Amino acid sequence: MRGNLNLLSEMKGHPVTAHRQLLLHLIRNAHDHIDAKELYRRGANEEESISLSTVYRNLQVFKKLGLVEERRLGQMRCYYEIKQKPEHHHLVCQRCGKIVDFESPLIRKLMDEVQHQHGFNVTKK
Amino acid sequence: MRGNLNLLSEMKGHPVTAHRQLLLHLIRNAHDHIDAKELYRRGANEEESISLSTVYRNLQVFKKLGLVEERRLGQMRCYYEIKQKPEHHHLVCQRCGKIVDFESPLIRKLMDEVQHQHGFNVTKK
DNA sequence: GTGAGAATGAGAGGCAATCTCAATCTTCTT
DNA sequence: AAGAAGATTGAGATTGCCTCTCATTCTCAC
Repeated sequence: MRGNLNLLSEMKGHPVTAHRQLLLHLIRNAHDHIDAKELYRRGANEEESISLSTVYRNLQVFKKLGLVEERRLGQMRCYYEIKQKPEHHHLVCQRCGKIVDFESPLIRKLMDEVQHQHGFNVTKK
Repeated sequence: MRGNLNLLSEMKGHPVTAHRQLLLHLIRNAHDHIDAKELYRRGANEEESISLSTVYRNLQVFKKLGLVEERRLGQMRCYYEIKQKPEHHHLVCQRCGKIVDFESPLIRKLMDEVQHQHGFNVTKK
């Protein structure tokens, strides 16, 4: 069972459907990043069938609720991961597509610097 | 006239066609970044007509030859700019799409750090 | 349980970018 | 300067990722 007691409060008023539970379960149990197509593939393996529209729609909802982080890695595709504490970034191999996480205090420093100098509020990348 | 005497050597064996001259001229005279569609639009205003295929194909060629830099800014689209000396990066406004260039020695520092720690050769972003 | 309002599936649609292939152009060789 | 080999081009089809539409189904406050 993948019932999640906190989910109702996390969904902040949005109905808690079986599909949403399944999707969030799949994202949480994907240890690395996962894209929409793969999520759809894995969802189709479960008892409930699921449509690609539902996958995309709910990724947007999760994103808006701050449950999930969207990353545009590689060429076109977006990858999704659970929003977790440690701020980190990604290295993407141009040849094999391998994705490696990394973190560095320099990122924070750079963001602060840039925000001050240009009046932007940096939210991505 | 936009004839460029160096172009032949810059093209390193690839035929120098009127379209390539036109495209490179347009990119060089676009002061900021420019995307394929806009390049196509501007190309259509010149004496020669030009197809979207040609724009995309030649952007790939220019990129490979190191004449032009490809940047994925904003959501989907790629933007192109002449490869020029000062290394810089971009801020993209999520609301209005405005693009601001910036530079910082911290970027270099970060790249060095990351390359050392993970054995990657950082080429983008 | 009922009803208002939200989510879902299937397929159409949108958009950036790539591919196909016959016709045309560049450049190298005489 | 002409010919030939090989690359480029245009137009439209195609792919890939993602969003939209709308009739049907589900969720949850009452």
